[in-house]
Amino acid sequence: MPDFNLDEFLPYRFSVLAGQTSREFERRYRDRFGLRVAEWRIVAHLSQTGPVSMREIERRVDLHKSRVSRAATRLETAGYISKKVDPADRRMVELELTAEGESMMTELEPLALGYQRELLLKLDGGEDALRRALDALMDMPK
Amino acid sequence: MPDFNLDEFLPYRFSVLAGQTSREFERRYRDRFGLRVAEWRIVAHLSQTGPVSMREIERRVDLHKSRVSRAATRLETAGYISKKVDPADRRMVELELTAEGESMMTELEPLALGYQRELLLKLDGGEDALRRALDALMDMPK
DNA sequence: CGGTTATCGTTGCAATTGCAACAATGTCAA
DNA sequence: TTGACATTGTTGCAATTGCAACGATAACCG
Repeated sequence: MPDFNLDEFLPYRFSVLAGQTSREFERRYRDRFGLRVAEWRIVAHLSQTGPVSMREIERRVDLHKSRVSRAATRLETAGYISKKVDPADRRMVELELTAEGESMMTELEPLALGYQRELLLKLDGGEDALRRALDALMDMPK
Repeated sequence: MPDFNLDEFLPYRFSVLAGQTSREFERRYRDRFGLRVAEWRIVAHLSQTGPVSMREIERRVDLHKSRVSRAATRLETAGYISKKVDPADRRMVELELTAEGESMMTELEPLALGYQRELLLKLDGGEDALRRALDALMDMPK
């Protein structure tokens, strides 16, 4: 039987790496914009897709709906997004970046790109292989 | 400027993947053994290294020390590990698997290996490339 | 239609978490 | 040695979290 080795166990490695990179990146925007991970994911997602329901975000971004709901409320209070009931299906709430939210994202993007660049540097060419591996493993919703 | 794309942003991808895989694996041992992620990591680590201080675990396993402390207390209560003060440095507490803990690990290992095998199957050959990428990115303590 | 069932987002609640303060112990330089 | 400083693990506390229940709405189906 192939022996078990924690240091090679993928769920463990992913957790450690996710913790390390998320904390490090969060450190770079948290104080400046008062965001935490959930909020960051929501605005980042919104800046890509445009207006979208909370349900859609929950599915794509791997956050429990209660967490999305509360993060969205905070973002609305802070003025970065607006919430409005979808007239076509009044159970749904559409989130949309405000102008202020857009402008924050233009400040946030270079931070993200910069950190991504640092990581790719460490990867030193293994980027495509990593992307393929992540694509293969990740349950892509939709 | 290369545009930002959330779906390619590594901290985000790692978080999603870590969440998915950790939850899925946790689902397989949680009910059976009453463990959660922190406890799993501790016993898995102990089964590899033998007796080791909480501090050492905290470093290697990416858990805050308060979380390690409480998880260790639960594991001790459940009878899976023992805690004893290191005589050489009485600030430190050495954790060690009990016989019961060892025997749980022999049940846990096949679960872990099985899940790992499922993941490698999805990877379909990209295993070594992924390992290299993870090695390059991960801050390996010591 | 009418009634049952499903979905979306919110919220109360209990459990979990991280932070910071702490006690106990160890280290080191003067 | 002593006194200042560092390290380890625990714990109180406030904040965050996920769960489950809920109200509102929509979809389905006889």
